[in-house]
Amino acid sequence: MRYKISANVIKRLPRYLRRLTLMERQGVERTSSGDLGERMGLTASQIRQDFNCFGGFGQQGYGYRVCDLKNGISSVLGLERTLTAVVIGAGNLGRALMANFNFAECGFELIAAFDTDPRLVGTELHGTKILDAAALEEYLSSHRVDAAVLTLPKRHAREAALTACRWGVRGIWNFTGIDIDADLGDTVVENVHLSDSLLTMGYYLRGANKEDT
Amino acid sequence: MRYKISANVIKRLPRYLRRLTLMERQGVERTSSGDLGERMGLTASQIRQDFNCFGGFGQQGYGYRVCDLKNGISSVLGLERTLTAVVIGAGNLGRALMANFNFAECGFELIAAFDTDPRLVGTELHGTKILDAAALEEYLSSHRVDAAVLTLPKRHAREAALTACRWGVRGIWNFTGIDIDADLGDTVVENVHLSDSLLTMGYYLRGANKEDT
DNA sequence: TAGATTGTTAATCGATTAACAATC
DNA sequence: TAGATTGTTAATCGATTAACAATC
Repeated sequence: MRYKISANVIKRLPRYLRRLTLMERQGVERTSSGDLGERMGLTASQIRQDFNCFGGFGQQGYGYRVCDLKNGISSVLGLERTLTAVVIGAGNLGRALMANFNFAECGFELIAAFDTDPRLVGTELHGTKILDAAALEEYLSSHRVDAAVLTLPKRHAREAALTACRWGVRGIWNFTGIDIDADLGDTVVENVHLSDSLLTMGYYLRGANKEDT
Repeated sequence: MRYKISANVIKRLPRYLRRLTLMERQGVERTSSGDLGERMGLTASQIRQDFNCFGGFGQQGYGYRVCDLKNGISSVLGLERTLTAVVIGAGNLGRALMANFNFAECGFELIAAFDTDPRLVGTELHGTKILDAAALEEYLSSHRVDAAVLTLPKRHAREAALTACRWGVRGIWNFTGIDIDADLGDTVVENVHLSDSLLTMGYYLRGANKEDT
């Protein structure tokens, strides 16, 4: 992290990783900025610029070994170090993430989930225990938790974020739909606003239809 | 849609809408680019530039009426016209969306869901019937469906997208984690890559920790 | 009217693209 | 060596910010 890398570049890294994983699975061993650019709809220039933020993963005259490039990007994203996460709110969405989302692939280990519903407390889903939300603070005080996944009702979101933050949680993956812009210090908040995504799609959809008429 | 509005601007619109809805609820009737900028962490200039892509919603010397501004942005996003959507894949994630996500607020009506699981077929969730996936094409041929929500397993994603597209669905809200870059013509694809979001957060998290040591 | 704040034009900044020398 | 393709510097393009005249 010599210079500050622009957020645009960072946001492209997961996409590179995804594409390279796919290529590796397809048996592609070697690529070039031109080839990769064509596959991903980016210019060769941009790809080389992006990679060179991290020192470059290629070889002049040859290109990039898919495997090395993938490892390089994984390493930039820090995937060799696993962080811990807990789910706060084991409703439909929380359980959907517990059951379907591959935390490990993103460098996280899901170590617990919390909910207030007595029917859920004590059960286990996909290897993760659901604990009583009342025991959250005690849990946070006795375990190192790097990130909290907020999948609880909106109205409790702020409070949960502050609590987590107070007990040393440094990352908040926020699915509640509200913007958490409280004074969380240097805690990293990643807001997942599904409605933004659908609204944006709607804009283009309606625009496209308009042109038809 | 005189000139092409940049995607950056469009992506900010839902956030404006969200904030204005909040302000309205808090009883704020009037705002200015300066005030709104402070609340949202944007410059007053950018806010005025953004709004003026659509002709401006304000009044010199006064500012903006929260209600008018909100309506203006709603209208730009086309929220007065409701589009129809179906969920394809009623697993955890599909059901989480059916139960918790406010489609109406985004200008969509969820008119059906599809799944292959016989235990689910015929049931109803939050007012939406879950139908047999085998009947999907027939349904699409006899109903106007504007958008398909893909919440089925990765391996069926491409096929489902192509089917939907073939029957006139113009928008794909894709939760499957693969990139749908097939030849879908002018169909709008909105990929929701949750892993991108978590990977990005992980990058900053690990970076932040590094600085500590 | 005077003050405020927009709408809009001009200046700056950053990100993307193009070009090319280095080198495998 | 000759060909290819990177790493990197320079040029271009677009987005953000600043400035200011218009006007409520």
